[in-house]
Parts: sequence; C-alpha cells; structure tokens
Amino acid sequence: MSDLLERLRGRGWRMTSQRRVVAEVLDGDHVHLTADEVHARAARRLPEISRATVYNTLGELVALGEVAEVSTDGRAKRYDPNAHRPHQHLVCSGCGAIRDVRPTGDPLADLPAQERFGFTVSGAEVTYRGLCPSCA
Amino acid sequence: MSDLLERLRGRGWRMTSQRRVVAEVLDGDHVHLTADEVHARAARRLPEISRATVYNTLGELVALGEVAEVSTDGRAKRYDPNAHRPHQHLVCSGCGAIRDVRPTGDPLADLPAQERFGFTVSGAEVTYRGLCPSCA
DNA sequence: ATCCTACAATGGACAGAGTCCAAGTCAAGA
DNA sequence: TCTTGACTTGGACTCTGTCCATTGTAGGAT
Ligand SMILES: [Mn+2]
Ligand SMILES: [Mn+2]
Ligand SMILES: [Zn+2]
Ligand SMILES: [Zn+2]
Repeated sequence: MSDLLERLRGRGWRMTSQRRVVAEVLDGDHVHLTADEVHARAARRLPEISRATVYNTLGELVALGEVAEVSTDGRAKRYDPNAHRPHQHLVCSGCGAIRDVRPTGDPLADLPAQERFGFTVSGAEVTYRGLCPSCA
Repeated sequence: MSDLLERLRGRGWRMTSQRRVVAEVLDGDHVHLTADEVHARAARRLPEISRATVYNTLGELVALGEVAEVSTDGRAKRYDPNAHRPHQHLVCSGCGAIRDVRPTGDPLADLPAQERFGFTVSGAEVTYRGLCPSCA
C-alpha cells in the first residue's frame, strides 16, 4: 500500500503519522472495516490517534476515490480499500461477514429505458444476501 | 390500504388509532419515508402520537412482511409499503429522490458458483444511482 | 353496559454513529 | 531554523434508533 501513500503525496497530501497508520490498517482483500474498527486498529500502533482524525482521513480517502464507502446494513458504514476494481458484495445474514464478488454482466443492462423515469443512470450497487458456510 | 388493516386484524393485531394512522401514512406508490417523516405525517392527524410508537409499529409491520426496510444511504432507514411485489430502487444522487424499478432478469443468475464462496445465496438488492430529470 | 387485563402507547433516558469547532501541533518549504 | 497553513485533538453536539417503567385502552368476558 506504499504506492497509495506515494499517490497521495503526489496529490499534495501532507504526510502525517496518523494518515500513515490509517492507510496501513486499510490494506488487504475483503477488508470492510467500520470507522471505529479502523480507529481501534490504528490506535494499537499510534495510541493517541483521535476518532475525529480517523473520520477526517477516511472521508478524504473516499473523496479521492482511493477507498469506497459500503453500507450493507443500517449500521455503521464500512471502508473498502478495494476501490479501483469495481465489485459487489456478498453478505452473510447470520454473522455479517462480507466478501467481494464479481458478478458477470452489467446490472445496468437489466434496467430498460421505460424503467428509468428520465433519470441519467450512472451505476448500480448489488448486495447479495445469504448464509456463509459456518452459519448455514 | 384498509385491506392491510383487515389482514392485520386477522393476524390478531389490536387495532389502535396510532396503528391506523401509521398504516394510512404508509400508502401509495414510490413511498419511502423515514421513521421521523412517518411520525411527522402521523402527528398531523394524531398530534400526541409518540416517536416510540411509530418505531414500534414500523418494526412490527416489517416483521409481518407488510413493509420493507430500505437503506439507500448511510442515513435513516426508509419504510416501503410496496413489499409484496419485489422491486429495486433508483436513487437520485442530487436530491435523494427514490423510484421503484423492476429490472429484467434475476441478479442471482449473474453470480457464478465460484464467486459464492460456499454461501447459500438467497437474494440480491440492487440500488441504481443517477440523476433525476430536475437534477440533471 | 361494565369490568378486567393483557397488550399497547408514552416520554424520557440512553446508546451508537457521525459531525463540528476552537485550540494546540507539526510537516515541509523558504 | 523559522514560519505558517494544514493537520490533529477532545469534547460538545446532532441524528437515528432502542429501552423501559409507567399509564392507558381494545376488546373479550360477564
Ligand atoms: Mn468490497
Ligand atoms: Mn420501493
Ligand atoms: Zn455467517
Ligand atoms: Zn434529483
């Protein structure tokens, strides 16, 4: 993820230890942490980091398109570092586990013009629901 | 919507003025009100109705399958009386307007087995994003 | 028509998620 | 090294939703 840090520096980001640990925490596949989970993990490396800074940094990463916001339930938003390859989510109704999935085909193709009500439709998010192997 | 009230009475629901106005407020097509919007409209007819009762009643209607919960943003949940005919949602990124849409095809068909990670997949919610005619 | 009581409504305290702000700190260019 | 505007901080605040002890009432029983 140091390529991410490089890109951000290039965009004029002032590099701070707080931003570094937040970016480090948000690394890996199938990572979908809440802001408070990010804060807890960041605080293991940098105990005095504040909640406000985590929220600020996540918001900036989202605005820059480096991280995607995901809300699969009515609870806290989750932050997804896998923002460059578009994908959808498969959520376990039992335990809440989230996997990245790549459906075939384009969901937009399934929305005919007369179902668009004059909207300019630009994207679609799909949440698949089911039970994971442990919960089934 | 008096058919709804009939159905509920048949299920042993005790009929109160509060439940009646909540059910009345939740009538129509493309209706996706937040709990507080439901409360505000219900209070126009029954000024002393409490927020807690609105939340209780909405929760019961959802449990009975008469109303669907929809969360299209990270904000308040919305309550959708159109729960009997399955449908998806088209949301304006500008003003938040929500329309019911019926895409062709089954989204589940687009999720191949090797993308299911052993989950038992039972459903899919699709949120289409775009700009409505006024916002475009 | 009245009584009874289990179920429902109420309002206020509480909790979770997120935003805002004034004051203090510091990264990095001069 | 100095300077300064960007960044961080903690706490207050908002919004959404839940919980609970108390009070009220729908509807069956008499
Ligand atoms: Mn993801
Ligand atoms: Mn709907
Ligand atoms: Zn599970
Ligand atoms: Zn609009």
